[in-house]
Amino acid sequence: MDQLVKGTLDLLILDAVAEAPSYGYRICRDVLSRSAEAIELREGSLYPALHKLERQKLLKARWETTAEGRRRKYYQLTPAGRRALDEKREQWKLFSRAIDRTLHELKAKGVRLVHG
Amino acid sequence: MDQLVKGTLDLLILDAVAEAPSYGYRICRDVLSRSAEAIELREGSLYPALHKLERQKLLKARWETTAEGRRRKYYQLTPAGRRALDEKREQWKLFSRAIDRTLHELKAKGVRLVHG
DNA sequence: CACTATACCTTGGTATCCTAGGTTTAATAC
DNA sequence: GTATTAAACCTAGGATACCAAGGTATAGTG
Repeated sequence: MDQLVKGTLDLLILDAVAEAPSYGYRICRDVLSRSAEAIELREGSLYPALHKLERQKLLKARWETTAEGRRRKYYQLTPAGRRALDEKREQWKLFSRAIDRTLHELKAKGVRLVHG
Repeated sequence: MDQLVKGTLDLLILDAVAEAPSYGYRICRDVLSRSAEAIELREGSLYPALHKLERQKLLKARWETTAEGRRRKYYQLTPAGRRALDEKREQWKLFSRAIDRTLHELKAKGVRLVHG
C-alpha cells in the first residue's frame, strides 16, 4: 500500500487542515485514526511535504506555544490552498472511479443490488 | 496530478491480462477505453513495467506473429501473478476506501489523468 | 511514396517518498 | 533524581517508480 499513498499525500495534508488549523504531529494521528489505522503518514514524509506546501503558498504557518510550554507549528490553508484542495479532491474522485471502472473484478464483485 | 496514478500501474497491467493474454499495445488502448479515456498508460511506462513483472515471474511472455505478419508479445498471468493481482485488487479497495473515509468532503468535476 | 497505425524498445532524468537518524521539552514511572 | 515515554519538531541521503523523448520495423492507405 506504500506505493498507493504516493500522490495522495498533499491531498491528505490539505484536507487535514481544511476545517481548522492543525500541526504536524496531530495531522499524523488524525489521518491514522480517521482512516481506521489504514493510512500512516510518516514524519519523514509529512514534514518535508508541509514545508513544500508552505513554499508553494498553499499553506501558511505560525508558531504557537501551549500553556504547558509545547511549541507547535500550526498550518492553515491559504486561498490558493483551498482551491488546490478542491481540485485535488475532484481529481481523486475522478481517478478512483476511473480505476474502479477499469478493473474487471470490481464490477462483478463490488456491486451488490438489494431489493426490498 | 498524474502523481495519483503511481502505484496502480502494476494493478492495471495485471488486471488487463487477467481474462485473456494480451500485449502491450493493446493493453494501452484497453485501459484507455475501459477508463473512458481517463487513464492513459504511456508506452514509456508500460513496457518497462511489463518487463519488470516478467522478471518478477508474475507474467509470462511469448512471441506470436499474426497472419498479417505482425509480431506481438503476449503476456499472461502466472499463478504467482494471479495471486499478486488478487492482493493488489484488495489493497486498492482498502486504500481507496480509506482515503474516502479520511477525506472530509468529496466532489467531482472533470479532469484528465495521464499515466506515463 | 509519404503517412498513419501497429507494435516493440531503451536511456536518462526527476519527483516523491521513506529510512534512519537527530533535537528538545514535559510528563510519568521507578 | 533519573530513566523512559510521549509530544513536537527536523533533515540528509537513498530508493524507485514513473515519464519524456527518443528509437526501430512493418503493414496498410491515399
